[in-house]
Amino acid sequence: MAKIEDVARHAGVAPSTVSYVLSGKRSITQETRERVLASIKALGYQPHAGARALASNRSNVVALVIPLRSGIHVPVIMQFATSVVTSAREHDHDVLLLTQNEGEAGLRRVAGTSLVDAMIIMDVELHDPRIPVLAELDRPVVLIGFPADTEGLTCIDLDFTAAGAACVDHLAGLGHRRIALVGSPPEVYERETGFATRTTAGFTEAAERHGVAVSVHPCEATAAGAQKVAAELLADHPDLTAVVVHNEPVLGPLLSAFREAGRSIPDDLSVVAICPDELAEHTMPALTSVAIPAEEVGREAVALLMAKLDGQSVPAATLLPPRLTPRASTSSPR
Amino acid sequence: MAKIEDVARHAGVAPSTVSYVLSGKRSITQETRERVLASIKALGYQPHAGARALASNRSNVVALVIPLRSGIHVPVIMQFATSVVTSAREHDHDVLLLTQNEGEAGLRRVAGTSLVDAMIIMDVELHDPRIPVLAELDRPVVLIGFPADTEGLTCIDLDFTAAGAACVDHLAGLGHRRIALVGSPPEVYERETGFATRTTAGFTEAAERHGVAVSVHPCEATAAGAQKVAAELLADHPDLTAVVVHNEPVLGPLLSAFREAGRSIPDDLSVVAICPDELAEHTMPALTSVAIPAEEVGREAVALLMAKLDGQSVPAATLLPPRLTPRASTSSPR
DNA sequence: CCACGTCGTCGAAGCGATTCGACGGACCGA
DNA sequence: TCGGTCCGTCGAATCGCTTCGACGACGTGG
Repeated sequence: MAKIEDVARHAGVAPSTVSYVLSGKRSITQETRERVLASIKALGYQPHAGARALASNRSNVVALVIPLRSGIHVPVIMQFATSVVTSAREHDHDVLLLTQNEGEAGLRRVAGTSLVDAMIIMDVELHDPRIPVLAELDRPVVLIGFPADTEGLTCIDLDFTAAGAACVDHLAGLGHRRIALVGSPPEVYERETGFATRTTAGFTEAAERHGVAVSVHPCEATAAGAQKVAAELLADHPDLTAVVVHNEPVLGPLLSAFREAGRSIPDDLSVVAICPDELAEHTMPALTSVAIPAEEVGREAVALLMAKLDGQSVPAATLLPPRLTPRASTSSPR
Repeated sequence: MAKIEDVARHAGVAPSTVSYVLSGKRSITQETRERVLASIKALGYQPHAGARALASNRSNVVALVIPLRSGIHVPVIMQFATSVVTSAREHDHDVLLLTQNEGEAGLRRVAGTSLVDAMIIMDVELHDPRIPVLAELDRPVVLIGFPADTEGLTCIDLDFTAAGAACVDHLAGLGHRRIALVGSPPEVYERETGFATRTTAGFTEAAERHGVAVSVHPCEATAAGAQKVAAELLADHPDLTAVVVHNEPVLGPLLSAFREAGRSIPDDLSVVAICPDELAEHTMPALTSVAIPAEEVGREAVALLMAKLDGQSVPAATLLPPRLTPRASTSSPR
């Protein structure tokens, strides 16, 4: 493996000059630069990451903490993750993957050993035990999701409050007078995961504003759970004409259940989903939906993190506005 | 941040002694060891990852390359990934996440800069362009999946050939005489991804052995795709009594389609899935299935990698035997 | 009782980059 | 022409750890 000294000798310059060519931190004559770059290519030189980290006090690695718990839709997490990795690479950084189960100790470890320069944390709860730890770590952090107290933190997420409201706005606008929300499994609410709570809040608030009757139904992420909730819904609320679903895995089973109960969509029942566009497009019928912009959230999270690493100050809260796309699953009630 | 020198001073020993306490590479009297450990705790010492990597020529990080392509079931990938991370941590290693789209250059980079000591590569194709690169990298690698030529490589995966055969064995044993295989989307076959090809091979071979009539049907991973294949199946093969499904996303839609076509499961049609147990248990009815042991594959892959890092020689191919669990979706034909 | 091997510890030499201060030459204005 | 800047490059120190050889002390066998 070629080292910087080899490159320097090959190009007839000092090692420090090579370093400056690479980092651009001092000006170098074009001619020298070209000579050095040629030597680098000729020798196939690649700087040693550890040596670089030691000398510069920067590893160019960020940690990504992913959840591995029940009740959260896995494909969305994956979209976040790949978006984060891709964006990080564009900023010349790599991504170290941590799972929730290493918990706070894991955060301490990767920060304490200088393995990573900064971190992105997904699936934040309202009262997340990791938050106090972040302060002592003294490294830039971006949270995907919102805890109860965002003091001194940087958070980003879809504006779920607005998303919940947008669904109701759309349905109320079509003339619906009773709407149900089918939400995440109960454990998600018990954990006080922000997104579930916020969707409900926006949903309820908008309903009041429109004078529409609503009900909220947590739902297990299984076919059986979907059938149970569907039956419940139809039995308890004969005047129900629209449903908002914020629970990806039950989307399919729920639609089947409605169909089997003889309700056709959208003629007898309108359905709006909060889910990735991809999913909404692939069901039958295609669903009117508020998109979960996982790719964008990941990209923005990285951008925020890089800004913080550069010492810039960034907004404490970034809420991405919801985007509702009307498709075949909603219409005015008959 | 405390350094090793601080610990040494605090404990009244040489820095090298602290290092040996931590690494266990030389014997240390119990008393000294305890004193050093106490100092480490007192100062909250954590070794600097970069310095360690530089001096020892080991980063204690492994790369995990995940696919981000269409046609592969995301939750399974996620299970692999978390299993790899968890297992790696048990071996005192961290995991750097790479995506397919950095391709061979990414492999060169992380190996060339000594960012990682070794790598795990998922979703290997029969003729994978990354394979030639691995040789020049000169770092331990474990592949999840099998390429055409495994010369000099270490590969691990579920034995999909045996899995395909196991499904047929089970169904033929129940008395079925015509069985269809609903497989991955066409693009997966076109890429020559090993698992799809091998399942088909095992399926066909076993069918011949049992003298059972078969057909194979690639299927888009959408509800529409499922409906199309279901219709095709029922129309073209009136004598069909059993289906093997190796395509997670269409499982639900396919069952719905059969039901809507008036076929009840398992009375009119037996169904065997090749999918994670979790999924098979949550459908209605619960599906007889061959499990995809993602957790085990991940764990074993890490174990193999660690063995290679220790200089041990390991088997070139590890095929995990399939495990078929009978559930409510299969019975003898009427 | 001596020679020798073993055990536990120390000191110093790296590992391969970055970065800071210094320095010589070119260029500028007075 | 001379002093002062600025620019491009160099050399050396430094980052924090591991590891190798050396070196007493101690136990053992002859």
